[in-house]
Amino acid sequence: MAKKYWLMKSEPDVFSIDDLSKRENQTEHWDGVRNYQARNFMRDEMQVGDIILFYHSNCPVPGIAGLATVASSAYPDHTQFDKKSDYYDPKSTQENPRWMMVDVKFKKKFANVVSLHYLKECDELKDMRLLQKGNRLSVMPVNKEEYEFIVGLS
DNA sequence: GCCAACGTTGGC
DNA sequence: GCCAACGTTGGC
Repeated sequence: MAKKYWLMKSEPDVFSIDDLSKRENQTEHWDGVRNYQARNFMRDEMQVGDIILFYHSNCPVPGIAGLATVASSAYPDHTQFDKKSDYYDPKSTQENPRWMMVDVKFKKKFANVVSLHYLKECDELKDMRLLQKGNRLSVMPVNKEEYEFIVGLS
């Protein structure tokens, strides 16, 4: 199957591109997704080797901070079973887990964050899902042209 | 901290 | 199945 491109959001105060680069094998599981559409992208469409735009949200300069790759297929997110976790979901069961995650591996950090502000200025990206009004998805597809354009900006 | 936009929940 | 109430996201 052809390689796909994705954008995944993370709050850098919680987990940044630098944090990912420092993890063992520069790989970490992407826990905490609690939105069905985002889960479905991870569960149904992500393939090992797909490329991820790593987006920093909820911070002074929101934007794309670097690249990662999908390092596993989807498997149950263990935090849904952990009563002490913020991500605990009492309605999920081991037999029928509701939430899934993938592993992601660091690829590169951009020299400068490609800011949301800048992305909005680009005609080439006017149809990008990230930039659509009211978009709140934390995992979303990016098309090849958008991906290549953004990498060209970094 | 504000608030628009959106998703989820649950009563009916 | 409808929809009001509520919770969350995330830019600003």
